[in-house]
Amino acid sequence: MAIFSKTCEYAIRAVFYIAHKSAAGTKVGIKDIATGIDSPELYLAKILQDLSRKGLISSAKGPNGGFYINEASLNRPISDIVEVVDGNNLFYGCALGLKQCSEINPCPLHEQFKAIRSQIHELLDNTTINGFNEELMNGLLSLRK
Amino acid sequence: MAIFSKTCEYAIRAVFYIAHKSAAGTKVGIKDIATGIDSPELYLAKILQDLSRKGLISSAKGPNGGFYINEASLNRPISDIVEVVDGNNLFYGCALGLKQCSEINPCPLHEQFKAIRSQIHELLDNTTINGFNEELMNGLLSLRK
DNA sequence: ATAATAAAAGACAAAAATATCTTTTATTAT
DNA sequence: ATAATAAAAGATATTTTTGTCTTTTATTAT
Repeated sequence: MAIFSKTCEYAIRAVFYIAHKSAAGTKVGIKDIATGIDSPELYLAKILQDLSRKGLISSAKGPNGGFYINEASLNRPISDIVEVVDGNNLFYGCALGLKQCSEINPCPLHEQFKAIRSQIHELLDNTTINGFNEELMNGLLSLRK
Repeated sequence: MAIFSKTCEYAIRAVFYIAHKSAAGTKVGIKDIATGIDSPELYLAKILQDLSRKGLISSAKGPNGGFYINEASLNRPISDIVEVVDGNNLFYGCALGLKQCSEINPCPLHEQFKAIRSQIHELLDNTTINGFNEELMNGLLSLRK
């Protein structure tokens, strides 16, 4: 098991890619993105449609169209992407999948995972979409392979 | 997305349940376990067959048979269950699903998740199967709902 | 207005995860 | 030996996730 669903992995990588291009002021087409992050084009299209509907990214149809991210969204945390795609189970769900698990009715791993979960949440909350851009800019980071 | 697959959630809960019974010296049948942890009986049977083949738990056929855990296995870490069922991706895999992600070729979240991953690994490595038994014994912990 | 471009939308397909059903094998008690 | 018990094994079914194909809508440039 991975931390994120495949859909979410694509989503984050795509948003990073779009953000990278948006920082340079250009819109970017789905083909370009799919190639840039090595994902299935038409599946990614669905994902981006969803992110677009939810207001995380923007898009424009027609010639010179494509996906882009405005200044405000660039400063949103990565946790927003995760929540939209994978929900908040990673942040709040019981590690053993118990619906009633809580402080009062804890599962055997409740205390231990409380710490882990809050750290993941904090990390994703404190990392903004453009937070990594400088490094990505310098070609020091990878979004493919 | 949850941290563990559903299969792994069932596996951990079942092993805890068996351990709890084994501490009292009794074998426990699949029906009992399935009821005890609220999981689909026949699916759980498959999972336990697997854990048994891998040597994490033991089983005996026939009357008075059932599943149990020996002393040695009781002291194994929970990470062993996770590795058997979900593999080691949670401990070593890239958060963004990139195969080539590494110290030399890091994904944008590499550094941040390195810390998280090692904490999860450490936690599961340092928690033994019977580590929680006392609390479970006192009915302070839940494996259902 | 028309043609070209590019995303949106809807339907469909394949693969993986989860769940169930049936038959077989091993063990125990009678 | 036989019947009863309980897990193992194999086959099948369902659901969810991932991926693809086709048609439609919006925008731009000519």
